[in-house]
Amino acid sequence: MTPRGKQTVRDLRRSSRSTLLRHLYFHGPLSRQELGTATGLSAGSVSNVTGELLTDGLIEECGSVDSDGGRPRILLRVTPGQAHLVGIDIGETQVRVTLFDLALTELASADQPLLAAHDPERVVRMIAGGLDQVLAAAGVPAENVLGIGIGVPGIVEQGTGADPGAGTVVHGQTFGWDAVPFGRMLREHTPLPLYVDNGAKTLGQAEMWFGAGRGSRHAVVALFGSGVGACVIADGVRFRGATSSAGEWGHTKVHVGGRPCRCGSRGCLEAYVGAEALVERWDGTVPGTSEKAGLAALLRAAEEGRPSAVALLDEAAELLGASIADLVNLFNPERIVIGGWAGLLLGPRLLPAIGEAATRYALAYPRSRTTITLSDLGPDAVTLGAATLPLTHFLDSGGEMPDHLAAVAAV
Amino acid sequence: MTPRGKQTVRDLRRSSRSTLLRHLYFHGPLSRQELGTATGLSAGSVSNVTGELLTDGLIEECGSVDSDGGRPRILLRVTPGQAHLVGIDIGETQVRVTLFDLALTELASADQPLLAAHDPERVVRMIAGGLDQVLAAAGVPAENVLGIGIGVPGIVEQGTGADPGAGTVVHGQTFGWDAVPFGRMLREHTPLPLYVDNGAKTLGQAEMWFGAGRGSRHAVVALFGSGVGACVIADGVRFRGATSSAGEWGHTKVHVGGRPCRCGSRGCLEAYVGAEALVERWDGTVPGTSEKAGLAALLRAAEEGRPSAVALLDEAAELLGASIADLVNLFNPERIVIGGWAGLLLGPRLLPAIGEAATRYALAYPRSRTTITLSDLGPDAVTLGAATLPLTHFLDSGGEMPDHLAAVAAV
DNA sequence: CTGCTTACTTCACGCCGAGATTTAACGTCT
DNA sequence: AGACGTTAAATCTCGGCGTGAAGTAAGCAG
Repeated sequence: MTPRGKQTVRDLRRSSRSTLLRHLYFHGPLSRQELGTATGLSAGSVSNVTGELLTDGLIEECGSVDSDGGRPRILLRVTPGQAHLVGIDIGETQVRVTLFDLALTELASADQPLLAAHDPERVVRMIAGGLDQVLAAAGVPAENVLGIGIGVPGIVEQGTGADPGAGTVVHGQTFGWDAVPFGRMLREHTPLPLYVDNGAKTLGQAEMWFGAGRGSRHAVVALFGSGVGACVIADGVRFRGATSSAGEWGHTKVHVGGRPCRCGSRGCLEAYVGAEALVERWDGTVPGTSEKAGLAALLRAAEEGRPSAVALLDEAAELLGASIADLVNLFNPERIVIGGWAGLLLGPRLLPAIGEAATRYALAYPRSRTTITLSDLGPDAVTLGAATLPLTHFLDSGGEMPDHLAAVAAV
Repeated sequence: MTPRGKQTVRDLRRSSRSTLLRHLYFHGPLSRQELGTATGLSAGSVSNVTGELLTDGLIEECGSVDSDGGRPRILLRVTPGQAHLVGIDIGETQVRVTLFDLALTELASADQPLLAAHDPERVVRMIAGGLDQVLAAAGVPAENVLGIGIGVPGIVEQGTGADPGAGTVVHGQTFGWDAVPFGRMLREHTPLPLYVDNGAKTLGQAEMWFGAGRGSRHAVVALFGSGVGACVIADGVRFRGATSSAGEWGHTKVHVGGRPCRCGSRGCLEAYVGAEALVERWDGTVPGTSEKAGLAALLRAAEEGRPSAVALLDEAAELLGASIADLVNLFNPERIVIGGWAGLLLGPRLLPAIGEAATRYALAYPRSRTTITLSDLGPDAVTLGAATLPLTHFLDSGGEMPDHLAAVAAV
């Protein structure tokens, strides 16, 4: 059980670099002094390692603060422009490519509409085009990009070996992608490191880093859109399961044998409370309008007191609450964050009822240790979350620059 | 996110000791040679570390094998009698205390019946008595015991600080224990390290180490008894959640708003397929018979073709399959093991139907990567699993002996 | 300019694992 | 029997690590 790899003495340095870099990244500019007490490293080691990071250009000095009567502390921070990251969101209606600096400030963005056809080859070409576009717009050379994070709809099977990103295979049951060798197709267009994950999971990552999940180590980010998904964070890292498909909440059952779902099964949560299902079930649907407009109309009708709309939303809150209770019982999180465009739209109205239903359906003790909140991130969070994938790798490795320069030159 | 503690160069040695000890423990007697290639450590380091472990008495030489033409390899193994472990099962009807050696061979056991009254103070006294009894029977001094693992019914809140075991609080909703300071009460009777967890979880541990879960890193052990529970293993370690209560599968919903459950909620899986619920729902129940006899009678009736019994078991299989599908979707395990006394009893008959229902209700891709099997462990597995708790700690620490000798002397 | 405080740097030390070298413990061949 | 080859294990050297103490830098107050 739990075999741990061998460690050499050099791994210690990598661990120290990672610790300091990470701390500096998340807790703003800090002096070496503070860094030492916060991370537990001795002052000597901090000096040593920060010196290394400084000569590598990964961190830089930025001002100083007085220290009553003594030598002022020099503040250090991660150099924002030292490296860059690309985040890509492949949604139902568009492909969005965004370039960030290390501080995850958006530098350039490129949107391309995705109509009915989701042909993988076409999507890959759009990504390659968008990539060139944002790099050119910001004047950033490709070898300065640490990696490309991509959020895709569907289940992602991670690759293995030296270039795991290139081995990625995507199973997008509702997107029309069946075992698409997405990583291999992308690798033909770019030599940059690839990090692919499900779009709901990258949104969850963004929520954990910058949104309502900030500060918790055990959380579930519930994404409530056209379909329903979830991203589970356990002990600070995303829970992946054996084949990275953990957290497929939308197709858990609320009524075994109940309403048919687009996944082919029956009684799924998504078949009751997914935006598509809600709009379809509401008899006020006007053909030809979009899903978002339909859901907004449903909400308006409920606020005007139309009984059918009120009943539908009440039922949705009850089912969501019960299903969130399942998440509480199974994952025992500190926090549950409700996000996704439908969640943001209906959340303010439904949240109290959801919380009460969760209390009725969950076990008392874990429920008492969980708070349920709404997301506070905008719709661009998928690209942001996608960009955290290469960033996480960068911080974990202690600021190692991928050696794709040769590969770039070779293309 | 993911702060990792500082590491000194001495932690490397602990890591190496742990790696070698662990490998030796699980992969039988091995020569230093094989140990080196298997763990990736250099021959020099293996020699060095095993030398240390040998002088500590944690491992010993045991025979040798020829190496055609050269110096024979000396086999090493963990010294079974160097230390001992205690596993305790607090069940609905009895308290069982078992003493094991390091190889988890049973040395002595003490059972004490637990009738209607589950008074915590009484249970603690029974544990203390049983402990003295097994130690005396095997002639093992208390300071030779690495720790006491205890499986209790209910949700376990782990303590923190220097003596986490003593801070354990148990919330046993169905057992009549409400926030019982179990660790503190036990600490008054013994100075030995305490490791408390839910009984279903310790059973799951046993299943992972020695049962049907062996060899998988991502698994769910579903316990099917009077109630229903689960133990989730992610990446080789038990998934605990924020407050150690993750995996409370029995109270997830199969029909939101359905049958009332003893937990106070409605529509829980346990209210449909728990042994208590099944026996109660079957109209053939004879008052005064035990739950086990009742379930056996239900099974017999179904095998004789009684329609009401057949229908009840068919429905149970359908619901279990659907709920297992939820586990597949949410946790994405490699394997699902069905255990517990009711699972062992009904399993052979229900397993095919459960598997088919799971296939109907789960997403295709994760379901295709999961196998569903029956447990192959006996009823004493809870104590065995409980004993793995201190053992895990021992192996993780690289074979560190707890310094409770002074404490033993002081009592 | 002198002391004083505080932040940072340098350096000796003990310890680590890797890898090369040496020693140990066997078979086999002459 | 004794030399030799072969393989396992022990020993040794080496570069590298973090610690903690000693030393240096940079401000302030008098």
